[in-house]
Amino acid sequence: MAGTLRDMRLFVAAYEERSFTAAARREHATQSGVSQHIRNLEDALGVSLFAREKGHVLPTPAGESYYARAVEVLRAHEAATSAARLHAGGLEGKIVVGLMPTLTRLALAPTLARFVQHHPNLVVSIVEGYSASLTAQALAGELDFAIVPAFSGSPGLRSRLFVRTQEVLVSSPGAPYLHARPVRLRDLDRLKLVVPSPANTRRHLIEAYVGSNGVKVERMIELDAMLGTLDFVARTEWSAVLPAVMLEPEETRYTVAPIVDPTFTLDLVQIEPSRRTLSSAAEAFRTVLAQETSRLAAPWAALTMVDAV
Amino acid sequence: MAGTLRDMRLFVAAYEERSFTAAARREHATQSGVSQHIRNLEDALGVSLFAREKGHVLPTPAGESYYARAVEVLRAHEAATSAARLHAGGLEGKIVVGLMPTLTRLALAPTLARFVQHHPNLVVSIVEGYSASLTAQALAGELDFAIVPAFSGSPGLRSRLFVRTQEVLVSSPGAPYLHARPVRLRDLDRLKLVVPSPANTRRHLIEAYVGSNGVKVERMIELDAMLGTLDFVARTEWSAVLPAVMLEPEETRYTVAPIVDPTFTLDLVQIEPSRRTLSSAAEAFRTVLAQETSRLAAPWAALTMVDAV
DNA sequence: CCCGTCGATCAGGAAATCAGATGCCCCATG
DNA sequence: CATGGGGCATCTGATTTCCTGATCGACGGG
Repeated sequence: MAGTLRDMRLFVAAYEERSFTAAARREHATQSGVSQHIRNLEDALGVSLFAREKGHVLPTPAGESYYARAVEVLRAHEAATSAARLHAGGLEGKIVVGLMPTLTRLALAPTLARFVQHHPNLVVSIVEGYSASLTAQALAGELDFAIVPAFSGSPGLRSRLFVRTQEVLVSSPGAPYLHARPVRLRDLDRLKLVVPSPANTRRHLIEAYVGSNGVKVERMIELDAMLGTLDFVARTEWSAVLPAVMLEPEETRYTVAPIVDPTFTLDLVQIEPSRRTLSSAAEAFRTVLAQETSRLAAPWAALTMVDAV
Repeated sequence: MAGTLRDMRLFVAAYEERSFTAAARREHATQSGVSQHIRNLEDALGVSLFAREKGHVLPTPAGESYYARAVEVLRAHEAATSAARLHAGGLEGKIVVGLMPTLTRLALAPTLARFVQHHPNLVVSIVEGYSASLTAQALAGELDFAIVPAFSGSPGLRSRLFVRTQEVLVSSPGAPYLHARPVRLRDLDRLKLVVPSPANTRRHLIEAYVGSNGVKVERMIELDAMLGTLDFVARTEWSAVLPAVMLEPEETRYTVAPIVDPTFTLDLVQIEPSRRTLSSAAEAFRTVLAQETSRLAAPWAALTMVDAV
């Protein structure tokens, strides 16, 4: 194919300057080099591009025509270069992170927004799932890490505390307790609870709390769909026990109250394949996610300092 | 600056094939070469473009972004190349030709049309003028050649017959003779003639013909503007003696008749600086111009075979 | 467990690139 | 008319780049 980018740059300079010597000055080359490059172009194209006249050169019709397109090429090349450079600066590679709906509902968006801005060339893949499937995928080495509720541990997985958050009771706006004020579950009669299936770690934590604190539960239904659970409690007299980081104090569709006396907290842990060490990209993502999650957890934790009603 | 065209071609191939090896096959290179070129790009851009995975490579976000622009660059480069190649094939350089209005009125357009099509990279410059100025410019070496009425010759100029054409009498449609039939000037009374100034060779030729053939001229005015002359005779009872190649038999604004008994012809000669040899480009132009001029002259010459009225 | 594939890297030779010197042409100047 | 200078082409040698073939390590399929 005809013409390298350097050929074209020198040609464009010569066209605009109407002089090989001036073009050489402008492009930090020598007159000889310009002459050679333009001869290359002319040979490759089979057309002369300049008429060599006294004291200057004059573009031929072919030169005029080629110039118009050559500047396009150079422009496009600069655009390509700077577009790619926009992605420079951050970490590179790919991370795959497993998250529960608990974290994807609110914490994920601001985390991703900040993270991809700082690491534009890093491919981030989020796998949403419940504790059971995330644990399995982490064991299979398909995830850099995952965030799940604290559990007894598993060989092949390393775990460390990620964030501790309140459990809150979520009901429709007409619920018999106050929004954003601590609530004692045993004070509530005829509690109808939506709970996850036994495959989910949190089901056991909820049953343990209920059983050991004299909470009177009238009915339970199992629902492993987080969006469905939220919609269901918003429209009925059913309630759910959910991690606080899923909800903002400003929610209007729900009555949300941190569960106290005793305080019911959930420890979220980070798990990763123990044979691997966390990549620095995954480490960076974990840090941002932890910041955003803690930010969401903080107001609810503060509310437990207030007296229950 | 970052990235040569070859870098980009190999990158694009690798992007599309998702494989360095396949890209090398497609671009007639080696796997090693592709690897090196893409490393070059990545170093120059400061960004990794591919994530190297098992059995294939996967573009990073930067790779995706760069690809979109890189294909633009390659497209633009191909467009530039083929645009320039359109100008290949014919002669190159520049010719400057001096022509009288006699030839520019009808013969020039078809000549140029044919000529520039066959010689797209040749710059053609036409200088319009009357015999005096064209001769001067030819002598000064400013013209490759010029076409002028035959004259006595001048040192420094070489001349050869170009085309012989009829002189015709041109009047308004109401003239007292028939269009496209031979006319005898001495049969016409009260001829009012528009003639060129004495600086123009044809003035002498006309006066010589008129004087030696008993033509009765009532009045003469000098007009060195050819367009003005045509318009003037179309609107008045004045007439002009003009070379036939300026007029087509289908003219409707004029009554045009070849002058016979004796036949009045004009020899157009080609003059060129005698110190130079005619460039092949000029030679080619002369040939096309002669063809077109002869084509215009032919029907008028044929008419002189018919009896005068 | 071996073999085939893929990408990275290295080393050597081929090719392109560059810079300086020189020649030529033309113009301006005196 | 001689001369000097500017501009381009061309030659040449040195440097750099480019390409290829070989080899290595990693991984996956049979």
